[in-house]
Amino acid sequence: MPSHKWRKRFRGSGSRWTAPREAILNLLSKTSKHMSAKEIYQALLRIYPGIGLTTVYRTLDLLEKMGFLNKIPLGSGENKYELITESDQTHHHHLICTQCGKIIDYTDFVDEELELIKKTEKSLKQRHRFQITDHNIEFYGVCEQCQKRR
Amino acid sequence: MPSHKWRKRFRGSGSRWTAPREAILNLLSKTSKHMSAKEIYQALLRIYPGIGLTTVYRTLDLLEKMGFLNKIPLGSGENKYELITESDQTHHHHLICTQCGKIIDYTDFVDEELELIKKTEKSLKQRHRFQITDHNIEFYGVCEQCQKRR
DNA sequence: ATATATGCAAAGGATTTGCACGGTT
DNA sequence: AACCGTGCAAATCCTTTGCATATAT
Repeated sequence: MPSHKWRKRFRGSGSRWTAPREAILNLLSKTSKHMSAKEIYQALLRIYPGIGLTTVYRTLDLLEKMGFLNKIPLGSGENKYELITESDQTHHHHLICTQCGKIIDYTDFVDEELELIKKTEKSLKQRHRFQITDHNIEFYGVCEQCQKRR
Repeated sequence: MPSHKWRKRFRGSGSRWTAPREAILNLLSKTSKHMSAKEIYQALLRIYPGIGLTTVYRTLDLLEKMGFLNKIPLGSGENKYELITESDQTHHHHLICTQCGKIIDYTDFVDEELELIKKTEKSLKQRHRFQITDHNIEFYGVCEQCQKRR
């Protein structure tokens, strides 16, 4: 939670430890939700008046490049972001509601999934000569609340 | 290939069988590539001068809702589309190059994947009370050509 | 002191919408 | 005839860029 951890990783990276960056990291580490740039911006306005949406975008880009964040493209052209926590041995996949856009992480059964993924990555590398760097596994559906709303 | 198949599925759907729709379906069934709306529009201009980009978007939306197409969101805010062929027992997943945006379908090893997916869907439904409708499995990496370009 | 970050306003790119006209049923 | 589809232009939405100022190192 305290920002010392992040701060350290900024040292020597060429990038500077600034107030907006700290604010964004703190916010994301508190919410544990997936937020869009605009949502982050609006939430931040309360605790950090005067912050610019531009800064939010630039910070998110930076944090993604530094490996602190994952960017999740929704079909709508909007992106959501999630923090990669240090304890993120708990790799997870996504469950996305097509009605309200809510994203749920799940970690159940990922062991089985991960095993298969490793296998798949290896053979994709051989067959298609791709240098695999990452993967994205998502399930789409309608969440409980949206089901009730019908 | 011939459009009779599509045409049939339009009957009684409330939607009409028109020239632009036929052109788009024909194009997509020929290319077998994943194309963006703009790419489709530009390719179509040659054989169908006067077609509007708006129509392409609206047709793609319609075709997606009718279940003919899959929409694949790239991280960039751009979407690509792929036809779902009748013989699409050959369900496939994606291999996406992060350098050039190229998308490769693969069908190898999907049997194993599908088995796991079924299992996963079932338990996600139970645990999170999601009504699962679809999934998306993608691997990211650098394709052979882009590796050489470095 | 010097390079990097910030905020604003403007630009950009993809997609959507309003509206009058044209084509299918 | 009635309704749906089309094309154009304008509008939206999310994101990026240019530039002068402020800030971190």
